[in-house]
Amino acid sequence: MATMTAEQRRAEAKAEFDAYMETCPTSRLMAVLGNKWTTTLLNRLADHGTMRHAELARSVPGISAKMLTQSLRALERDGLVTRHVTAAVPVQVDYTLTVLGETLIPIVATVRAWADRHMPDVEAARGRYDGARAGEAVPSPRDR
Amino acid sequence: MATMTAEQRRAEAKAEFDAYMETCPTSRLMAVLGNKWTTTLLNRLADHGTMRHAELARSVPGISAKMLTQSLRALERDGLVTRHVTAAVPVQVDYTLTVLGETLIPIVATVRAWADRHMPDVEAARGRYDGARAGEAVPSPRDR
DNA sequence: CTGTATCCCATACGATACTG
DNA sequence: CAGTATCGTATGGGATACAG
Repeated sequence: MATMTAEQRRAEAKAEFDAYMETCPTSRLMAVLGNKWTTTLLNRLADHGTMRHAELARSVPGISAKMLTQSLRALERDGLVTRHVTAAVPVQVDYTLTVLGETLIPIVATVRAWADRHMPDVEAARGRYDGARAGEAVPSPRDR
Repeated sequence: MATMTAEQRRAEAKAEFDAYMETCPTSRLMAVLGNKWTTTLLNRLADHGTMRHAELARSVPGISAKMLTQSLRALERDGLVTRHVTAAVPVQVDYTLTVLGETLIPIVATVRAWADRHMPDVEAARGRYDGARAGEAVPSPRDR
């Protein structure tokens, strides 16, 4: 059908892209860690060990119930956390890092260390870039 | 006005979120690295040193001209790469990592090392999870 | 060669409301 | 308590065409 053309085009493009991305584990990992709450959740679990749903919710300000569940599901699917249900009057669900998940913690810690040290520089660069583009003087104190 | 309510709600929510995210450099960094082409471009520049626009385009299969420019602009804004224009008959634009950008390379390398070693495990976990949910028996490590 | 402008789709994220 | 369902918006990302 003629209506297939556009969709087909997109399918091809996606296939082409995936063919490349398939060979790039780094990108695939970043797609996981790049999600808004992933690193935060991993860090909380690393710090507190096993945690309940509500406990995590309290521990991570701003996260919605939906995103909490969704993010944890994704991590479970990726084999990074386990989900344990305890049948009780109020159901109790515990989340824990898997051994695989634990191996990821030092990596996140490394990233965190760089972020703590250098993100201010990045923010400053953004300010300079945006300020300069906004027509404001402030050309460039120190770049490169 | 009544029409402000929804928009105002969202503004508050965003403010609340930003207030938290502002305190979390790691999340902000991940938002950068999580973009589809960021790590790939950083790696290419780290490997080849200064590169031209077209050179990068050839070096990164599947990237569109738009995303190449857009990604590089973002990196420039963040102070991670410099953009140097050489006025000539066909304009020539070179991109290079800044010193700040170079400090990020070891971090990316660390991430890459984990990804190379453990992403297959993640993929396997996904296969198991999806296979089990699909109603197919095959709860075992070998499906297909 | 390098970059911009449009258009459009897919998805991430959030608010709200509702089940076991 | 934990989770699902539905809805809505914002943004990332790609195709195409055009311009300096």
